[in-house]
Amino acid sequence: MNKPNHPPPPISDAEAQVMQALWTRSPQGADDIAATLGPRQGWQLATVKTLLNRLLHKGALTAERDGRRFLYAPAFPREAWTAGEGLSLIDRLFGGRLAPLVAQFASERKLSADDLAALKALLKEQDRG
Amino acid sequence: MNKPNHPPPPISDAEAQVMQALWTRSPQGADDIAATLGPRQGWQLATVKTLLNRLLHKGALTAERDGRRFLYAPAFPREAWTAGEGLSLIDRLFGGRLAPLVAQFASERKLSADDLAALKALLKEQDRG
DNA sequence: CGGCAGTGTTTACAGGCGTAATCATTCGTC
DNA sequence: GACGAATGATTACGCCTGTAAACACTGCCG
Repeated sequence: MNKPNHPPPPISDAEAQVMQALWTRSPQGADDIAATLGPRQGWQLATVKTLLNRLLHKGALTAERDGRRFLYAPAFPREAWTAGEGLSLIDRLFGGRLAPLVAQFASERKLSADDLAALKALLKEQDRG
Repeated sequence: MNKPNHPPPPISDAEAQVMQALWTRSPQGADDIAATLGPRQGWQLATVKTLLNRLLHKGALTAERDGRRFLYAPAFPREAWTAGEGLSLIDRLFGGRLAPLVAQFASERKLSADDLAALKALLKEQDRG
């Protein structure tokens, strides 16, 4: 039997910032995260604590005691979340078809060199499959 | 000078359902929309009326009097909205790069012929640029 | 011309979210 | 062993959202 693998719970925008910080580096304590996000988002330490607690209650984080504080870490990988969000948006906005999103991206943005290379690689692989 | 072309205002999920109904066919009266969405979403006519009003106040709809009622129509095309939502998600989740989104989509779903064609067209166009 | 049916407008209310202050607990230190 | 600093937990509060009922207006019908 594998991990029960709950689908990621819904994560609000502010909460997602905290998750991103933890996906970038984990585990971290509340003050570490506040040090990262505080300046960027204009958040007080208190705000970060609240978000951490909400995420804990949703089961989005795990916490491990480290002396008098906790070290937090994501309870699921970033990909599990981005996949869910991405697919759900593609379903809601484009009826589950990827092509229209690609077309819209193309008409509004320029592909970066990295992006372009990655896409070429993907297509090549897809052709082989 | 072209249309001032405000960016589409933020539209909530429930409101988006109403917009979709109007993008599919417009103009429509409140009861028409309720007839469409009511069964599908389990909404009362009153709920649809509230959403219509909120959308009106946001400037997302235009209303034209028709006898004693109003006929509603979207104030901007569907593409203006989907583009904004799609790009913002690509930014928030994938740092503005398209390739990771495509990769995740491909790993969870199968790329359709349409999708492949759109991607190839995109690559071809970028190469020319 | 008065009331009813159909519409729009206003008000309601619970739950989630962003933001944070305050309370409570727990170590380490004197 | 008591006190203070660090840190988690609780409480707060206004705005947005989903959902809808109550109210108001306006024509048509008898």
